[in-house]
Amino acid sequence: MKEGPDIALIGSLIGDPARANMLTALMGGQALTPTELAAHAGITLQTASSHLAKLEAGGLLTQRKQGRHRYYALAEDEVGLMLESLMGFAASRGLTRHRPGPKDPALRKARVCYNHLAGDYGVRLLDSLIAARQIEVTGEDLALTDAGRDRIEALGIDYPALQKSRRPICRTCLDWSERRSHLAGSLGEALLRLFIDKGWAKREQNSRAIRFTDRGEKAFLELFPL
Amino acid sequence: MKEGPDIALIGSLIGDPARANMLTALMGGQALTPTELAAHAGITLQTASSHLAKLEAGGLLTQRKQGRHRYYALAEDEVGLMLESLMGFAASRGLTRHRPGPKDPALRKARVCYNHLAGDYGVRLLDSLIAARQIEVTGEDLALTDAGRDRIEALGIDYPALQKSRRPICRTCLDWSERRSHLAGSLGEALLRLFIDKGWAKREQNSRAIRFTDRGEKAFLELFPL
DNA sequence: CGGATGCTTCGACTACGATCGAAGCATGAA
DNA sequence: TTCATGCTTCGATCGTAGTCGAAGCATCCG
Repeated sequence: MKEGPDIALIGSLIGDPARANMLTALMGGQALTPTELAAHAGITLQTASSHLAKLEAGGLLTQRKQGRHRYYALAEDEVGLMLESLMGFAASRGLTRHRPGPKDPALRKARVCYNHLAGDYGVRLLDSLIAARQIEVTGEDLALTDAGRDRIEALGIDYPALQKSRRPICRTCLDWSERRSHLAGSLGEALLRLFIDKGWAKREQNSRAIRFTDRGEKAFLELFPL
Repeated sequence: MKEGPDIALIGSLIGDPARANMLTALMGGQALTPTELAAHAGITLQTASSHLAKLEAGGLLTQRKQGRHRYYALAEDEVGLMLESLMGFAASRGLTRHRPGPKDPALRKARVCYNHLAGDYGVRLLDSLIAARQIEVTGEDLALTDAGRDRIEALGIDYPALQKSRRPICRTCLDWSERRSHLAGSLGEALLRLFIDKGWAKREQNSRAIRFTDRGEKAFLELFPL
């Protein structure tokens, strides 16, 4: 009857509080088991299982069996982008579930957005790469320049491997705290993994916050000046 | 309990089919009355009234009383951006409510996105302005250059008036058909109005499609080359 | 002042979906 | 094999939210 895509289905999937909690938890980027997700949402395992089946059918999640565990994760980058967009609007309406606590500043400084770095540091990363002409901007699209390729290979990132994947290498993602873009895509993912592998930064348990070590923070700020 | 903004409330507002239909209708950019919106959603006036109250309370809509009519419209640009993001994902999942009909190509070519031009022509507009260095890109942010200001004033747009509004003048909006950015913000709105005022383009009734006249199409393509 | 139109509020009905206990499957460990 | 763990399926219950008819306000017109 009406034109355009069916947003009601997606909306209703996100609209249930239990499911929204699970999706928020998965924005942390790690794949989680039904048991863990049930705890996040505050429901029993049976209920969680039913929700997860719906989210998977709706294309928001994928699952991977591993032994007797089942790991659920966001299906694609685009799901993360969409959720951040919703969060941005909800935050602008002042619709936060918790009173801003001590963790809030840490979240604004650096957090994980599905699989890449977000927050103040995430925005700085992209801005710095653009300023150094290692990433080029055309409208919404980002492209790695030749200089950019040399740069990330020097950092120890396997560029051919990035190219192989079907996903875009560079991609913008709107930040709900900064209201600016940060770097997503397979490069964004690879860079975050690099920071963690080098011991510069750590994920906090049960939170999206990323904590930089003193050494890591210094190295990051030097490598990506404004 | 959980960190981050509350997306469930927003999701549940969008999640009801009747409300989703009304929001989709309002993406056409025109303010509509409860009676019209009820027709779009296929429900009675009483039900529509209740839905509209909820959408307004949730910050998605604003209303303006005018005589004995009440006009509802999307509350801010950001609502439109968020909805387009949802539509983009829904479309990528193949979740379209209608089988792609004859109107579909027209929608992809040029349509209104809340209050600005979207589709192929919308993307071309932004690309052309960027190529002519009349708009500058930094990350997600767009800025009008001096050359750009001269250009739009030459077109007959009142630049000081744009400046006065609190909204950003330039802004990107992700296009669900093109998967690229087009120009939103008060300038995007002013340009669409300009095209319509000049008689170059017309909104189609009960649709988001924009139909360019032959003369208007020629003028548009000349003014904004790739 | 009626009378008509546009919309909201109230109340009652209904249906759908979230929830959980219990039982059923699968996988891995002993 | 037997037991334990992790998860799904089934079935029943319960709330809540969408729906509409009827009545109540507000605004405009003649």
